[in-house]
Amino acid sequence: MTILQSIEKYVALSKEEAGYFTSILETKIVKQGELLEKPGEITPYFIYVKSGCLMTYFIHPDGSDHVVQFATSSWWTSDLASFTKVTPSNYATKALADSEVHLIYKKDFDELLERYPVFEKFFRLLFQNSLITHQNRIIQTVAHTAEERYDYFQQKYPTLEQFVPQKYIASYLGITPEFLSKIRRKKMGR
Amino acid sequence: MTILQSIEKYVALSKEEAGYFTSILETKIVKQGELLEKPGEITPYFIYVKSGCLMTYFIHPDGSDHVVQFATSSWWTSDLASFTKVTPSNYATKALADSEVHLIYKKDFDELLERYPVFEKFFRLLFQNSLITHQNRIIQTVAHTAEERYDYFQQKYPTLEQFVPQKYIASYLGITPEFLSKIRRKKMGR
DNA sequence: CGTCTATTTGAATGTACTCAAAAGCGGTGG
DNA sequence: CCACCGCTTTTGAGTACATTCAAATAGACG
Repeated sequence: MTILQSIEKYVALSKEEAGYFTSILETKIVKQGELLEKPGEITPYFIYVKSGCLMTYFIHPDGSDHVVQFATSSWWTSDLASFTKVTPSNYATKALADSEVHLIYKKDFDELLERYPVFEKFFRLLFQNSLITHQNRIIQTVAHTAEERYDYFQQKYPTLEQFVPQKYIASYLGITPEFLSKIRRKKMGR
Repeated sequence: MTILQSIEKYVALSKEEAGYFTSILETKIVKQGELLEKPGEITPYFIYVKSGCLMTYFIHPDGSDHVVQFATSSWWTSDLASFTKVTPSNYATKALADSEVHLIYKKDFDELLERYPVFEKFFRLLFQNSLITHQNRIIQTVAHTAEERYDYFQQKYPTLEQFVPQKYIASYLGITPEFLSKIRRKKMGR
């Protein structure tokens, strides 16, 4: 699916809008392991994943890291705080597989929304939906045990386990890799 | 602060836009303990808190409840999932104090955004900022101990402890009221 | 094939929960 | 104005869930 198709699932674009949007897109290939955002640096772009898989994670001062989200084909991701407020990022974004992404730089993003309000609507919907997902995730985290959270993760993102090393799934779930391993062993016996 | 002022911090409104917006607002007084959203029902409106304090919480099938967010003066709240997708809500919203709120019904919300794109921009910004807050909260939850989370809560929302019974703060932090009590006792000794 | 990293396993430990009971606190009615 | 009721908060003991640390095993990649 192209990025235009993924947008047109939410809003209709005229030829001109689509053309302008395409003109500001930057396309980039990132190799597995490469970083698209680095902690301490300002995140200058918003990221759309065309293929492959990215993860955005927080690096705790104590050295541990904590996955905020994974992003596979047709997902958007970014350190929104850094992008929005133009402040140094607390997060890193890393390619978990060779990936193709589109980047929209903040300057272009701002101008796009200024010129073509249809993109205000698109991003309003994108953020609104994302907010719903985040609210669910918060509840998931506080209301369920690690094992329940893992079950939920598996059924919600069945394709993600192929890409993502277990230790990052553990990090996403808020547990240690050792404990996830023990949960998995226990589940095998069923 | 009026609701118009809180909007105009983000976008400029013409007389016409402001007038139309005001015309679709419903104002309501809710008494302490009253519910503005009930689980199982569709949430028909988006809520702006003018004064007082609300909380939105999730009711687990096992009977426990889990606070998603508090909302005091000039905050927006709602079960976005139910509002957006017109599905039965998994959440309840309750007044923690006598409060004055504005309600925007979904039908009016949709028409407002259709007519005056400036509100697309406003809500895009509102959701974008809220998303940043939610991302932080997720990281807070997985990367810190209960005690650290409580410290952070206190410094981030210093005024909220007046309104909110401890058991709800515990719920917000994802811990039991007993354990929060123990954390507080420990902190006293310092 | 060897090296590096990820995963598994186990034992000891710590953080947070459950359950039960006592203490505090606010509102209501006598 | 005080006594009582219901609800919140505190306290303690026992327990469960999840972590840490250390070591073994398995996988991935050059």
